[in-house]
Amino acid sequence: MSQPIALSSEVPATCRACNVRHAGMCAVLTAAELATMARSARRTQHAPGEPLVVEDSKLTSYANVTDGVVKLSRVLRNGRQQVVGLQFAPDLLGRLFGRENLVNVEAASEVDLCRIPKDVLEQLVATNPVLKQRLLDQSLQDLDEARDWMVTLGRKDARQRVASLLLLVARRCGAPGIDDPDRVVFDLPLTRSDMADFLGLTIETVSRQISRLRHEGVVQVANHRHVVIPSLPRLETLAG
Amino acid sequence: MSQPIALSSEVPATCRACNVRHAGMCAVLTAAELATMARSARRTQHAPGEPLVVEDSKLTSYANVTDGVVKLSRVLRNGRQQVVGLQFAPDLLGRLFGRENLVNVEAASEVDLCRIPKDVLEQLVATNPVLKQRLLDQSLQDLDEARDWMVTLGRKDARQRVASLLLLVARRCGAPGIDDPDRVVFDLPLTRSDMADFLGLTIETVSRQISRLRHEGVVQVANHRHVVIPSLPRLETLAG
DNA sequence: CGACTTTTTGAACCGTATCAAATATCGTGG
DNA sequence: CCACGATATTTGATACGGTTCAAAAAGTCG
Repeated sequence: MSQPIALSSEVPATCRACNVRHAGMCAVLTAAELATMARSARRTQHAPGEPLVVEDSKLTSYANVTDGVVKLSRVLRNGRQQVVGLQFAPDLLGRLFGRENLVNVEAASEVDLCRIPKDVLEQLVATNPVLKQRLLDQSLQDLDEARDWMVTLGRKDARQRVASLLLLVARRCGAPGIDDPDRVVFDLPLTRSDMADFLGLTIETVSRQISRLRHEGVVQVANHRHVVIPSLPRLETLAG
Repeated sequence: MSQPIALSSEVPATCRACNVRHAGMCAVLTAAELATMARSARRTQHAPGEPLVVEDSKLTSYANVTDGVVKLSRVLRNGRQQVVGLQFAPDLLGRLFGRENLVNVEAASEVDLCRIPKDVLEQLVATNPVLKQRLLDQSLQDLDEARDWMVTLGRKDARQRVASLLLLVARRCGAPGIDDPDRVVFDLPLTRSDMADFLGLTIETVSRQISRLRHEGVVQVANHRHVVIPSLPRLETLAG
């Protein structure tokens, strides 16, 4: 589950800690800082549903999501769950400052992380303002996304919500067609249950709306997971 | 609407720029920085409904909310509105970094601001890491609040939503009873329409739920605005 | 192939939206 | 201070979208 990282001589844009080309923290570190980071960073893999926060609800390490999708959620006393955020690669995961983590963090799909212990990162942040800026940017992006989703939850009907989610995933995970950039293909990293919990709907309603979009030719679905969007603009229109 | 600020010799915890005791930016500034800030800060007052962002959707100044409530909202293409955030005194308003402002900002109630031009603030932030931290903290708080509200919008029914909003306002604006700290009194800084737009409901549903809570003795309401919560814990239970 | 899980589909019910009208409140001027 | 009109809020009747409960179909894994 966790392995030390060997320092390697990759091209600068590739994270030396996790050997993956990503737009996370590593891009803004000096060579010396990268070396420090590589010494303490750990690359971990996680299966769908696996909780990513150990030490009872206290995130002791910060992480780059290098592959897959991470699900942030809260549960109500009555047991109902609401997904409050999705982090796609190459998002940053965790929070250095402020109150403790109030959300459940778990892998939605197969997930690869490049973790760095909190204290090491705090050290780096203290001396590297650009890195701190990068963390601030991530929290601002998270805030924008949360507010976008408030609009979806508050003012869109079931059809628009499902379209909005497909659009979100298409933009983050989708591969545009070579000849037709409006055509996008991807595998859903979420179960119907996850989708419902993100959309504030039931799985039945999610399923019905996907069926409806399928009958209308807005999406094609194989094996419940493999999705083709023939026309992204059409989906955008439907998303409200 | 805007007046220069005279430098005064207040106690340290009182903002020299706006002469108001608040937990905004001023608490973390040095004497020299406070002087700089006082030179360029402006205190402004605004009537309910007044837009607070000039220069077409570009917030050119950062501000402390020193009194009142500011409403952040987005509008859908179909004209429906969703309130995505409320800023109460002494919250900070605006964003220095990241993409441009994507939200409408307007006074919900009578609002007093202590504004500081963006470039002056950027100057201060560059030399004062504690101030930058304060800004980061605010955005993390905003993120937490947005995610709280996603749970409300996604998984609570109308009654719980209205109770949640009353609770939110009670906590930020309420005066607890001297002999009974569970008893809270406040004036609603929002119209029914604002409430509906924040809760993802219609004004009719909001009104009905408030009536219901009133009949049940959970709240007392006078003049549609003046609210008494006899038992905050009871309201907390109802909020889900 | 067969057991299990996930997803889809169906029918009835319920909560909220919608449309409509009555009532309360506020601001303004007599 | 009261009367008046404008606006905000409350209340009522009906319709619709999404939930709930139930069962069938599709997909997954041993």
